[in-house]
Amino acid sequence: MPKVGMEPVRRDALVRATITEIGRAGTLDVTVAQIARRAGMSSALAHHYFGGKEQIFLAAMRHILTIYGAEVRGALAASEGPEGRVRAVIRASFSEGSFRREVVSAWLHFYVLAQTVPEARRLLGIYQRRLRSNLLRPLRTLVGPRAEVVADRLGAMIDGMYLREALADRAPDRAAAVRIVEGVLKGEIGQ
Amino acid sequence: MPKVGMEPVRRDALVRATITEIGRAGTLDVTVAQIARRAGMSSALAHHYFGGKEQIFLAAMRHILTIYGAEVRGALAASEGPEGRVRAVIRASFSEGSFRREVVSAWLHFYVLAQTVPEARRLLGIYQRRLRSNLLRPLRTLVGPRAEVVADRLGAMIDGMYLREALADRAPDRAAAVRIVEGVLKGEIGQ
DNA sequence: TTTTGTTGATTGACGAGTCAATAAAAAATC
DNA sequence: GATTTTTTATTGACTCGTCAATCAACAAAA
Repeated sequence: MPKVGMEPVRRDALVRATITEIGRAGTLDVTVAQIARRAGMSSALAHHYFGGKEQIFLAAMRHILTIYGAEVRGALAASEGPEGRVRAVIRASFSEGSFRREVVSAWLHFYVLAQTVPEARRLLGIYQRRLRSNLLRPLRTLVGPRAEVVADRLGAMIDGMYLREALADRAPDRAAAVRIVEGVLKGEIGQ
Repeated sequence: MPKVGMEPVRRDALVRATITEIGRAGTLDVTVAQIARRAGMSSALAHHYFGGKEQIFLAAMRHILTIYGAEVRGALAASEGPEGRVRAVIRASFSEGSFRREVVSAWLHFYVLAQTVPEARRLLGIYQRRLRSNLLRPLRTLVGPRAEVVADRLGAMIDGMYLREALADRAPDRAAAVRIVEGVLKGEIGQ
């Protein structure tokens, strides 16, 4: 019973299914058929809409980065003062939408994807630069010339927390993660 | 021209070739044939000695963990005082043997492997616990009850530096990495 | 003659991508 | 308003390539 205007619905379903399946399987070796089945359609349709497996992966990656970006923007808008801005970025990084088992798993796999697929690398590069500058701006007024080093430190810590979470058996602990990273910030801005 | 006593030689060559190939290809999707060719033998022989692809990967992982462990032990033995111990662990983590492009790439892929292969997860778990206790012991005398948090912080930072390195285009900068992490330590032990 | 080393050829499975065919909505034509 | 035509949605079946794993066979040392 073909209804018109299915394209965006299907694309969206496939993107979500991709993230779920990567998280569930713990591999990039999920088949297009698996993803399509979870999204409730045939693999042929998945190919029809996306052209190929790689493009499905890239779309899923863009989706995750978009959500993360939106959360950061939202948190920044609701924040005040330089310290508030930095804390906003940190908290957004461990927010409900991004710091979830499957999403963390997908992140890990996107890092792997970025090793071989230029577009994936580009996307990840954009994310890293944005994170960096989001931290850098408020940090400059907080710690002056040391801003660069501190931004690197905080950035690496956030990435590290994600990596550790990818291997943990328990569910992600947002509060603990924020506490750990904010502790470093406190140390850097002198109490 | 079969010579006797080849087994250890072949196994070693395969392990090295595995790390090289994973780093070169940027994927766990390296074929047994590729690895075997780089190690100078047929794929059949690789299967003969290791039994299967997964076991080759695990052997490569054990090799990397062994080297890392040895470097940490060596650095610890040559260190003095609690602060010296912590710095020794940090420096060993970014030492020449471990903080190299292909090895970093292999680490990333082992994290992925650990998502699905129990033995890989076990090995990575051992590494994480060892790193933690290596940091914890000297930290207890340095920062007392805060040792746990600080150890988590340093551990996450080290992992994070690795993750970032996996995506960098330039060659790993050991000195810079050490500087970044040691900065946190300084902050924690109060100058 | 038994053990150890070694490989080319083969098998069997699996999976990405293609294609032809079907069906229903929408648009165009009368 | 009733047609034909075109566009959009959808899939089952198929092709083609790849790759892990096996095996039979050969070679040299013990």
